[in-house]
Formats: sequence, structure tokens, C-alpha cells
Amino acid sequence: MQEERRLAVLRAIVEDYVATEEPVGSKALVERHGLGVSPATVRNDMAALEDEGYITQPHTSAGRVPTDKGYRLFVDRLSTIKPMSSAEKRAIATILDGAIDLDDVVQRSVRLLAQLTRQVAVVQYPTLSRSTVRHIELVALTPTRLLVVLILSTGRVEQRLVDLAAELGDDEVADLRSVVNRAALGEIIADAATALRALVPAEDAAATGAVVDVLVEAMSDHRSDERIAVGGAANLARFGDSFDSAVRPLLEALEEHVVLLKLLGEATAGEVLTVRIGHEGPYQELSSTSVVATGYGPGDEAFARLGIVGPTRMDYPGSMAAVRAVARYVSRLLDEG
Amino acid sequence: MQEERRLAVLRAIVEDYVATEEPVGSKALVERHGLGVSPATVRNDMAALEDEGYITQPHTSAGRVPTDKGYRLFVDRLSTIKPMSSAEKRAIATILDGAIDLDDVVQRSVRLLAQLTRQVAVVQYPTLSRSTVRHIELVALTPTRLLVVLILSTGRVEQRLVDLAAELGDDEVADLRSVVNRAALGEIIADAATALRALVPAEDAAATGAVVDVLVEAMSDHRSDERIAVGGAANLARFGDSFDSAVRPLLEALEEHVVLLKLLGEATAGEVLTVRIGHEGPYQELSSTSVVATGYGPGDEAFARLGIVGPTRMDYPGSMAAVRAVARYVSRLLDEG
DNA sequence: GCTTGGCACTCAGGACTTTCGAGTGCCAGC
DNA sequence: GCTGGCACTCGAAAGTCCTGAGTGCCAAGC
Repeated sequence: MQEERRLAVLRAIVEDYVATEEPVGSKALVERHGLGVSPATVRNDMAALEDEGYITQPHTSAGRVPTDKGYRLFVDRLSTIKPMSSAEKRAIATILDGAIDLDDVVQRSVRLLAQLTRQVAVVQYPTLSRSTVRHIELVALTPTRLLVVLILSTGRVEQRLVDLAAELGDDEVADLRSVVNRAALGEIIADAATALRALVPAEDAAATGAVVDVLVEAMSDHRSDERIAVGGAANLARFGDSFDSAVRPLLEALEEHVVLLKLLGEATAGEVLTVRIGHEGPYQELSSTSVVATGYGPGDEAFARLGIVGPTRMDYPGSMAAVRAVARYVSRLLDEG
Repeated sequence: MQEERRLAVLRAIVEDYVATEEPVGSKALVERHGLGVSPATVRNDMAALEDEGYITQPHTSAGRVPTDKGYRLFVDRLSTIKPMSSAEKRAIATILDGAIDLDDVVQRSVRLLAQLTRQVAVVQYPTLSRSTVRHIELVALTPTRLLVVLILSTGRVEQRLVDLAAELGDDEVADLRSVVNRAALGEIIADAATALRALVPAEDAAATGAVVDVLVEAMSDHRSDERIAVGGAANLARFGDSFDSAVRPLLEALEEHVVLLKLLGEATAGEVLTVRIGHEGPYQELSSTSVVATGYGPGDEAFARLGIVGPTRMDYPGSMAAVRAVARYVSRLLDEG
């Protein structure tokens, strides 16, 4: 009974604090939310909540502020993800449907996410690692120079140039093309790489060997795994206070794509919304920022992740809804494409 | 005589102010720089410089601060571009030589420039407009689906998929390939586009028409003209004061690539270092930021621009040296590649 | 046993004042 | 034309006071 009210009080504190950015006191709380009790009662509840570590006072004689633990409880048990308004849904559809290729989808998503949440948005480009080989093309630019094109199921196209030791005729190119395609087509790239390597005895330094090397290299190229798009950095300007403690490290992190990748977390299958609050994250300097992220990708597989980064004091229900909605829409797009 | 000393005083004021970020007074000036005169004399000079609009007082009883006009004079007549130290030169060479492709060159340049100047760096990807066609490749993925690959002299590779109305045999593909290459090879893309269009009568909706359409579209695709890489946003954290007036608009500008392009200015042939100080730029909100930019590209042509954006109170000689050095090195790289 | 009104207490932040000193402009003398 | 001297100005820092929001606790009430 009281337990329930206490949680209601915590919820009210979080909501008020997120809205006003100021510590919230017992009186204001009773006024703004229709809790049917007196301020004194709320004070007792607050004292209890503070004992349990959900809220804290910046200083005596100030209101209360949620702790990371408080936000965690709020996210886990006290809030429901706000459904997007139909206008927002329409905006998502309109903007993303206009995309012309994979890169454009990613860039539009990041803008969209930043706009919807008014936070910094981060979208990882689809990784190679889960994708399958759709086609391998070999083009003889000159008799000793081959353009190798690798097309993956995510729509990514990788191309490499290979210089050959000896001249190669058109027929030989065609043969080679069908050989590598037979070995790799439809496989996820890790398997494709092994299959390709099996094609050629180690001592073979001729055309096949060279092409396979290049393909394997392209498949295991982790540069593209680390590609990331960032948007909405201007939203950092709204931080206002706590500039040094919060904005500076975040601004630095935004340039370190490795850091961002780690923040987004591991891609997991299925639709899981990850919320990392303050100190829960891997970086101490970012202990006053939270991350809301999820995986996306065609079908049930998560090829990559996207999400937002903002102050712990953020609108979690809204952010979670936006992240989920964008991820769903992008996934659907990839499914079709 | 006095004229000369006055300029020396202005130079000293700029240098001190850039170093300390604080208004500089007559006494400190005489102490730190070996001007052979008394503070009183310097005060007279300062009064004159103020009358002419080169410096100003934030308030009575504070030191002087250079105006935009003062910086302009400093840049034009009072400073020499600091040569880069050999360590810096080596750093530039090492970092840029490690690049594996065009995109990587751009990304490394932007990081490097940000690091060298400790400002926000901006590098425009080489534009299509001046580049020539190095090769066009057609690949039949299926009998009705063609991969069109356009390779340009800048190293940029554009690819498009074309779905055909009718099936196309290998021979026909080979024919088509040699036709389009004969028309476009070596031409700058504007001419190549016209030549290609001339190949095909307007009513032709068959393979040739479809392929030419796609090529022309790829050549006139202005998306890639607007591509830009930004780095060193974390350096904005050092602004410290004047957050709202300076950092916020800049942070917003960094997301608007159109704005950044306009800041970088027009690409001009030859090696010209452009310095835009404060209000001289096209955006009023950015009136307390300066831009140092220059063109780069293989040979004498400037394909694109790169530069840095920072507070008007910046180290111009150092920034100019870094921008020029990086542009030169990148140009040389493009020349070879 | 929870809730409530009452009350004394705390303390951050704003308003106001004072002090300090860097820096100025001007003038008379060299 | 340079210099030393001097009176003056005024922003920034430090100190002081005051107010009010908010608290914790207690005794009374439902």
C-alpha cells in the first residue's frame, strides 16, 4: 500500500526533475501530481526512498534528485514506452522512404533520431559479420589487372583492385568467377572466407590465390565494422550547466568511434532495448550520461545497433520509443531492399 | 617611425591576447615584449590604434582586445606563416601515407588537421566536377541486371545497378562497354556526360539508353559534391567562456554541411590560403569565429577545399601553416595515386 | 499504524556593499 | 616625441546579510 505510493512518488520525482531540471520538493510534488496525501507524508516517503538509495539531496534544504538507481527502477518498473504519435510515425516513414541507398538510410536515421529525441544520435553501419555473400564479380580492367567486386546481403558493395603476375584471358576470368561464386554464394562471410581459402593450395601464388586473398581480406575487413554515423551534437548545447563534467567528455567520445561502439553495446539477436544509465556504462567520465540503444537488421537478426546518448536526466520513455520505432522501420526497409 | 612601432604594438597585442585570452594592458605589453619604450608611450599608441578601429576596450579600465579589423591587419601584414617543425612534417607524412584509399585520406586529414591546430577541422571530399573518367565497367549480374561502375581520376568509384527491360547477351554487354568507354574515357565528367547523351537517340529505351541514363545521373550526382568530413569538435570544449554566443551556433553549423561548404568558400585554382575573420564570413551567428581554408587537389587544380574553423582569437600563423602543409601533402598524394 | 499539521532548523542563492588593483587619460617636464 | 606622475574609473573578488524553499521530527488525530 505505502509501497505503491512510494513508487508513485519516485515516478513523480523523476518526471518532474526531467521536466524542470531542478531538485523537486515535497510541496511542489503534491501540487503538480494528484497524489492524495499531504506534503508531510510525501516527505516520509522521500526519506525512505533516500535511505534505499533511489533519490538524493544535492544539499540540505534542497529538493530531491533521482540517483542512477532511481532512474533504473523508473525505467524497469515505473514507465511505459510512450507510443509515437501518428505524426511522428508518418515523419519516420517519409524521411526514411526517401533514402536512395544504404549509406543514405544510415545518415537519415541518425538525423531523424537526433531530431525526435533532441539528443545525440549514433547509428552503426551494418556490419559485415552477419551478412551473406550475394554475388562476387570479377572484371578484367586490363589483362593483368582485375577489379574484384563483393556484393553482400546488406546491400554493401566492397571493391578491390588486384594486380596479377601473369596475363589472364577472358575465359580464365569467367572460370575463376564461377569458381569463387560457387564456393561463397549465400554463405555468411566467415564461412565464405573459409570456403574460399580451401579452394587454393597454400603455395598457389597465381590468379586464384591473389583473388582469394583479396576477397578474404575484404570480408574480414574490420574497418567497416567500426563505421558509425553521429548526429545531433548541437543538442549538447542544451546541457547548459555541468558543461565540463558532462559535455566535454561526451564531445570527446563522439570522435572516438571505438568508444561509441562500446557504448552502443553488443548486437544481440531479437528486439532488445538496452538502457545504460550513468555509471552502469563502461566509461567513468561518462557517468552522467545514459545510452538508449537497440539492434536492427533484416529479419530477426541484428546486423548493427543504433541509439541515443544523453544526460542521465533524460526523457527515457520518449527516447526509448523513438529508438525502437526507428530501429523497427529501418529493419523493415532492409528486409525489403 | 612611430607608425612602425604602432604596428609592433598591434602585433604584440594580438599575440598576447591569443596566448592569454585576456585583455592586454600597456604595462604587461612592455614587459613581455622588448619594446624599447615606456608604458605611457604604448598607451598613446594604443589610443591611436583604437581610434583607427584596430583594437577596442571591453570596458574602461580594462586592457585592449583586437578587433576583426585588427586581426585582419595582423594576418595581412604583421605575421609570417610559421614553418612547420620537422617533427610535425614527419607526423603529417607518416599519418597520411598510411591511408589506404581516398576516403581514408580525407578522414585522416581531418583528424590530423584538428590535432595540429587544436581547432575544428573540415575537409571536403574531392568533388566530381573537375575529375575525369578513368574507366567505365559494366557487369552482367543476371541477364537483365547490370552493375555499372564508374571510376574517376580522383580515385572515386561510383556504382549503380540497372534493371533492363530485355535480356542482354555477353557480347552485347562487351559492345556496350567499349562504346561508352570510347565516348567518355579521359573526359572531364561534364563533357563525358554530354558525349554519352549524344550516343543515344532520345527515343531509345533499350539497354544503351538505360545505362547512359544511369551514368549521366552518377556524374551529375551532387550528393558527393557536398560530402564533408568534420573532426576535432572536442576542441570546442576549450572555448570555455562565451559558450552560448560562439559554441552553440558553431556546433549547429557543424551538422549543416551546406553551411560548412559555404564557410570553406569556393575552390579556386592555385594555392591560395583564405582567411575569413569574424564578421567577414557569410553568417552573422558565426561572427566570433574565423575560418582558415585552402584548396587542394592533384596538379594545379583545386578539386576541393579543406580548412579549420575556430574563434577569431586563434593562432593564425600556426593554423595557416598547418592548413597549407596538410593541403600540400594531400595534393601530392593525389598526384601520385 | 499510517497520516497530518506544526514548528524549529538549515543553508544555497540573490542582493548589496566594500575593497582592491589593473588600467586608463592627461599633463607637465625633459 | 617620449616619459614619469597622478587622479580617476570601474570590473572582479570577497564579505555580509537576508530570504525562502525545503527538511526532519514530534505529537496529535483518524
